[in-house]
Formats: sequence, structure tokens, C-alpha cells
Amino acid sequence: MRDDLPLSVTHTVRDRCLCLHVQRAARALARRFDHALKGFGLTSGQFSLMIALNRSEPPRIADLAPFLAMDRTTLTAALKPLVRRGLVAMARDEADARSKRLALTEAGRDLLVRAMPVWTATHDAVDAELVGHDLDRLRGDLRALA
Amino acid sequence: MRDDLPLSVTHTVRDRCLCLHVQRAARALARRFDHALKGFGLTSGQFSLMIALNRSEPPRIADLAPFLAMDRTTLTAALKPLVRRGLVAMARDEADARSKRLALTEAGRDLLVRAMPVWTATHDAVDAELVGHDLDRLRGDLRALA
DNA sequence: ACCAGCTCAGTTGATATCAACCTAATTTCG
DNA sequence: CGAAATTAGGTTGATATCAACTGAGCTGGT
Repeated sequence: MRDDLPLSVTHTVRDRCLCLHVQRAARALARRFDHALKGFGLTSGQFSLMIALNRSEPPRIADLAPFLAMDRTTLTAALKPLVRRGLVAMARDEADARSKRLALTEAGRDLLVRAMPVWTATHDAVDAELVGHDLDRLRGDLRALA
Repeated sequence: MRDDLPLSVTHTVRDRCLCLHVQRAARALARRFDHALKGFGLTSGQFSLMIALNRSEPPRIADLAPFLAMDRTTLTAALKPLVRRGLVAMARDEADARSKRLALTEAGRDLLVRAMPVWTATHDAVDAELVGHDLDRLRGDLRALA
């Protein structure tokens, strides 16, 4: 311990840092949904990604990245196992040869339909543990951060 | 689009899922602090980890993992680059040969001292963007999730 | 003392995350 | 039309994340 890095400074960071607080909550929630969705071979992130694909118009990678607040190249990597398993299909955009359109396959939709009740039950359990918390406000705060 | 996976269901997940909301905020905040701390060669996670090490008693890996809501093995991996760079030292616990005690080195403390003003400025900027939001309540919500 | 069970940490394999760099296609403007 | 700027996407290298497995050390009961 030195005079120029006292415990009080680190306590300030630990207590105040939103980055740290959000990361901890993110890890805990991801673990929780990972476990719940394990039977379907899906992680929480893969589930969210597939949910984001269920649109009337097949989105491009560049459309999804901002929605997930995720780097474009992360999305490229995240799609690989889903495409390999035949849950997601990538097709060249007919209007723009640079773009690729992403869509759930029949198998992907089947899996999502089966996983949905588990998501609902898991989220209900999370909600139940947070009685007294204003979750709509929390979601609003998180959207402001993203 | 099929009848058994309508858009309304996916909109429910997108709007309600705390896991998705927290992951998005986590990515955005991590990116932001990563950029801010880049000049020190530190990521936001490495900064948080080093802050957690600044204790009067050098903690063990098993002590830190719950504090960071992180898997124990993730911590083992995260320590490697910090130890390699001489910012963190691992020493066998004298009382228990299974345990290792983690401590910042002199170089590690130096780096943290220099990085601290950047953390403060970055967090002040985040706070400024969230005027009207109750950040203490937000931190409480996030602690409840972790 | 012994051994069964527990605790602490590391390793492996898979996915996640991003910056930096790269290629190809489109658009813009002179 | 044609070169420059822009845009979409992929690749590489590094770190982050966790589950499952492994091994080493400790502890309590007999």
C-alpha cells in the first residue's frame, strides 16, 4: 500500500464504476441464461442473436451490430457456429453484392419456438427476485448506456 | 415468418429481456473505457481487476471471482497478461500451499495511479450523459442482478 | 496414521469480443 | 466515364468467458 494509491480511491472505483457494475450483472445474467438454454445447445447471446433475426425483412450484418451494441466483426464470428449448425442462413443481397442477408432457417425457427418457454420461465424467475425494483426504469437506464 | 414464431414474440423478448439489455450496456461501456484506457495498455476489465487487487491483504483467486461475478478460470486467464507484463505478482500462500496471493507490483501501482485520472474523466462524462437518471438506484439494481 | 471428501487452482476446448488491416462493391463527383 | 471516397464484409491476433476435467493440498472422522 502506498500513499498515492490509497484504499479509499479503489473503494471509490468499486462503488461508483458503472462499467464494473454492468459487467458483473452481465456475467451473472449470461451465466444464468446460458444454463437455462443449455439443453438447446444455445448460449444467451446466440438466443438473443437469433431473436434479432426474426424480422419480416432479413437484416444485414451492419443492421444488427448497432442493435446488439456489438462490433461488426464480433457478429461475423458469432454467426459462424449458428450457420454451421444450420440454424441461420446467409445469402447475398440481390440489390447490393457487398451485403449479406441473414435469416433463420426452418430448424432455427423450430429451435427458437422450443426455447421460448424456457426463456420466459427464466425471465419470470429473474423478475421475481427483483420485486421492488422498477424494471422499466432499469431497462431505460440500460438503453441510455448502450 | 411462421405462425408459431410471430414478430410480436420476438418484440417481447427484445423489449423485456434484461439479459439482452445488460449485455448491450456492458459492451458499450467496455468499449468506451477500453478506448479511454488504451494509452495505458489496459482494458476496462484489466483496470477493474487491478483495482480489486489494491487491498490491504493480498486476495486469493477464489476471493476475487465472486467480487467480479466472474468464473474462477476466467480470472486465471485474465491474470496471465498482467503477470507477464509485471503489473501483478502471484505468490504462494504461506499458510495454504493450494492458494495463491495476488498483489499489484510497483509497476502495477504506478500504472494505476496514472490511469486513475482518465477513469475519473471518463466516468464523469458518462455521468453527464445520464443526467435525470438515478445512478445510485441503477447501481443497486445491477448489484441485485449480480 | 489413514483415507475419504473437500477446496484451490490450472488446462483444454469452444465461443465471445474488439482493433487493425484487408478485399470487393458501390457511390460520388469532376 | 473514371478515379477517389465510402461502405459491406472478412481475417488475424489478442484477450475474455465459461464448462468440464485434472491434479495437488488440506481436513475431519475413524
